[in-house]
Amino acid sequence: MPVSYEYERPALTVDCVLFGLDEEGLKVLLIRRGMEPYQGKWALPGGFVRVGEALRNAAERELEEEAGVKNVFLEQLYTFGDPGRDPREHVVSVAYYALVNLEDHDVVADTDASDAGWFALDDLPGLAFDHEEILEVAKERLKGKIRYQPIGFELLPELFSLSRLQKLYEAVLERPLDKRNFRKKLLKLGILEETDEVEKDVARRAARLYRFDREAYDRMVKEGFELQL
Amino acid sequence: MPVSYEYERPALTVDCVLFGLDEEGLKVLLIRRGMEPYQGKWALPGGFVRVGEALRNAAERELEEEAGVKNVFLEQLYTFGDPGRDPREHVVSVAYYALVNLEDHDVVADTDASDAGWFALDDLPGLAFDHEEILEVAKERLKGKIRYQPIGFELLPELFSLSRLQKLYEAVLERPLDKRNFRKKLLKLGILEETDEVEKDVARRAARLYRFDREAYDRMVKEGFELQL
DNA sequence: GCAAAAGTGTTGGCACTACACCCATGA
DNA sequence: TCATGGGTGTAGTGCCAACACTTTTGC
Repeated sequence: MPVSYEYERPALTVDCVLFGLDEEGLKVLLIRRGMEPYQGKWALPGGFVRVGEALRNAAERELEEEAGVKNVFLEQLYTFGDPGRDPREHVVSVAYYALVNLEDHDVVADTDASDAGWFALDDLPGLAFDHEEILEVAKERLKGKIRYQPIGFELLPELFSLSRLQKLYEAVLERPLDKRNFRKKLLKLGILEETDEVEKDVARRAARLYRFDREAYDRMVKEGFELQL
Repeated sequence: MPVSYEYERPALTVDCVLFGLDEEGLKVLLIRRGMEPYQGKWALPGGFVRVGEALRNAAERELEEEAGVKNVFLEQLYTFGDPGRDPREHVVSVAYYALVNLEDHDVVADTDASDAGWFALDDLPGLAFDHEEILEVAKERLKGKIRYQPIGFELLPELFSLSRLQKLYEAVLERPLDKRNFRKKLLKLGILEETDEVEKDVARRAARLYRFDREAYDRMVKEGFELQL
């Protein structure tokens, strides 16, 4: 591996796919670009990696600056580096995806609302750069991951009903699930804590609320237990 | 995302974890470093990404230059970017892993042998940079991937016995498997083609040889079939 | 009383695990 | 004839999918 201080380098950015869940379903946060290229188009939040900055930190920084979120589940997704993906020059982007629960956090409250927005996954505008591809990869990752790691809870408020959880799984997996089988399976895992709370202000029978039992999950992981959701 | 031509950039490299299989088991290819830092230490093959070069191409180029292999299974692994991982400066490395069948290819035949070598995974020298961490991630990926994609065949010669295949799975998964169950399961998948060939020059009953049926596999994938090895 | 979603069990089939012996071959 | 690995079947268990009705509540 020769030293190559003398050579030109590709630029390096991070881009973040931030997923959120509201009553309508799964959403992704997009930012409207204020400058060329793709001025006025929607794009994933992201920006340049600074020298001396860890990639994860760069992603966290961009999420905070552009989306106003902190301390969310964040994981590296894939690195996109085709020379033509940015018309200006060769820009390599390390993509991350993040999950946020939209009911407990005020996301994008401190940002100019006209510049950022939540979009349903099945009703997206055209995106800048190769961001549609990045989003597709993120959706696939989420689909695969949710089946063997309890990341879905990152998208839900602290207390949630089993129906809510099921709708989330159905949104991520893009297929319907059987209610009875879903409930049996999730309850048997032993990572849900039943509470005494029920839904409020609903015009029907109120559903019992549950809480994700992180300690039980950590214990299972430590004992080498393999989850299968 | 502001333009930042004026800012300094981290350097960008690719590193490749090249796995191979021989009679003794799973091996990884390492290169002895000829210069500082870590001069004389073993490291993963890799090098700088050129401006205008796709990441995958850079990985393929390094594999060819340093290991003498072409046209192998190659997949992006993860991107490592901690500022301290290279003592010289901030170097971000996109890691790939690759699989090669050591019996049908002459790997590293055209390279100075003293500078490259295959090492058993359980008997490794200390590695330069954070390459031990990269290798660990690669092993984990292989372990996860081999269970639902037939990548194991990339490591085997065209014709192989079921025992050989089983030993490969055991090496990757790092646990013993039951012979009868393994054979039943793999044969039932319908992606193995039985041949009339048998092993040669063995001092025991010769095993029947099989061939990976890529077409059958592609057909299954197209029909949305989900493999579980 | 009606609309709307909550909640609840059983069955049949399939897949997985565990397990031990005979066979074919070459030396 | 012996050593070596090749090759084979069954039984028990648990998991999964399929499937429909009653309950609660607010309006």
